[in-house]
Amino acid sequence: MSLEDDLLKQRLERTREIEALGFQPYGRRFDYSITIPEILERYSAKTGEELEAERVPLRIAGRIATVRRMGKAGFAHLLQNGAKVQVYIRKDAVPARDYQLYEYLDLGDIIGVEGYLFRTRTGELSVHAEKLEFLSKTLLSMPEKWHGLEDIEIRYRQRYLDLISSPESREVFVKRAKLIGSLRRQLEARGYIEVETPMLQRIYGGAAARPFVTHHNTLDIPLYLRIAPELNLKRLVVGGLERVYEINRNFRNEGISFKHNPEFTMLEFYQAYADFEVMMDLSCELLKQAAIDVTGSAVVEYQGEALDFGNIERLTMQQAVKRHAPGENWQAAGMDLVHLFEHHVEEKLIQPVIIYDFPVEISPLAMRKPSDPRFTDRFEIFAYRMEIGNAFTELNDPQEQRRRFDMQLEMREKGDEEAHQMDEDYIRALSYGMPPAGGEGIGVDRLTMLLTNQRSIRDVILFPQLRPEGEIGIAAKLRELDPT
RNA sequence: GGGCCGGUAGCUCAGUGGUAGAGCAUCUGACUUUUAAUCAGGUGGUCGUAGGUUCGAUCCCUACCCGGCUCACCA
Repeated sequence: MSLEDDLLKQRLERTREIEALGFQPYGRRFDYSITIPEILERYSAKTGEELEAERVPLRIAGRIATVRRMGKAGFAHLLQNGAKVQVYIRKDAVPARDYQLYEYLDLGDIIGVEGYLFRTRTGELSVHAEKLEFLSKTLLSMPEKWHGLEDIEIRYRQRYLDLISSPESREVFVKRAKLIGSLRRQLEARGYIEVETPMLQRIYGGAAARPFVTHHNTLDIPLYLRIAPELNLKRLVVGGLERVYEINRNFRNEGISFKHNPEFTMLEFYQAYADFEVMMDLSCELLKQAAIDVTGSAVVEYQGEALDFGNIERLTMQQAVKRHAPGENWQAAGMDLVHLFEHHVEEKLIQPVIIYDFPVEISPLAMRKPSDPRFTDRFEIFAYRMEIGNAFTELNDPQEQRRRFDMQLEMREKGDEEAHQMDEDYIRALSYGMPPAGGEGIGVDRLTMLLTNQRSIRDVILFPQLRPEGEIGIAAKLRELDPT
């Protein structure tokens, strides 16, 4: 028998022993009086004498992170919401049954403790236990306490272990939630309303990408997972929802890399009667405030660089080529300019920067520049070589939109799988008249990377897409050890 | 998909063409304020998988699987 099987067997056995003591091996409800982070917040400054005088009673719950047993007394650290507090259990201070329970505990078990606060001889704020409650059993071993979980693959596949053993990882996802909260708050404050549009679409559009295909049984039709919500959001602008936004998943059936996950979170927002310059100003405000809300500063440390989200420069694509690709023909247009930009400029864009005036060839949904029809009123935001935002003055002329779709269809016939499909329903919507509007998309995962100093998009997505892991086998082991 | 690096005990990692190692965890014993608790003793391994070379392979070779980085594609 392997060690792991042996441990599993031991712990199942121990579960029964705990039950025999009169505890429920899997408890139900435990009303704690304070959380562990709150304990640290409120009592860290108190001296041992003050605590002794007050004798603060409390009930806490958490997962056992460490145990130190010394015969007739011992210590444990309880972990709750990323914070730990020490518990002191002595044989003559708790019921005999509870002390026996303490001796049965394994690292990773979840318990409740009733007691009072004190400081140990070495000064550590601790809970002097008077009563223990058993709440949940771990059957498998926790990651090693000193090094934590180092195996990147396990961190992604079993994120719960990562969250338990790595406070830094937990913090990334707390910050991600703060970022999304910040974006919502800022948009709401400007009169935007949040909407949800279909993920399952008959025609995919709003971006250049290959889709995932699925099938609806009752309707017996193929459906695509959306590659962008863009066209639906603009239908809503036609309908008079003048300021709308959506924060949700897009799906693109393409490569996976440190900055690409097949499903990713996009913020898209549309504002009627605005144009791309209004969106530029808005972007700068949103990004600056988001950086402050998440990190406390508009200047953010990323991979050794200080990225300043409070001061975003604006360059046309041609100006960017002129600056970063000297010797190249910066006055180029069309695909030539795009290639110059992609091959020479993008890699040099470290500081957050707005690049505007994109060639019409790659901008089928953006309005042309009145002064130069080779270009569109479109910009993208770059930071640390990554595109994090994309915005433009929305094309609202149905005739022109039809021509753009026709242009995309030609590209598709020449083999461009990512060229836009014809979306007649969208053209019909535009034919009812869409107010002029500015629209923008911001990649929430990438922005999270930048604001949390993470190198890989997998580190800011709780369950990144991985290849299947193969046989796990725990069900068979449990089946074999099931006494019933 | 191409290139490079990695996969050894539950975890973190050493290591060698000739009987597979450490620390933590686990088990037994001692210990009523410890701090990676300590001390003594024990258990635990298809060395990623499958072939090949060899008297002998965890080690060398080939293919494959999984992961990371990178290039291509993309946001």
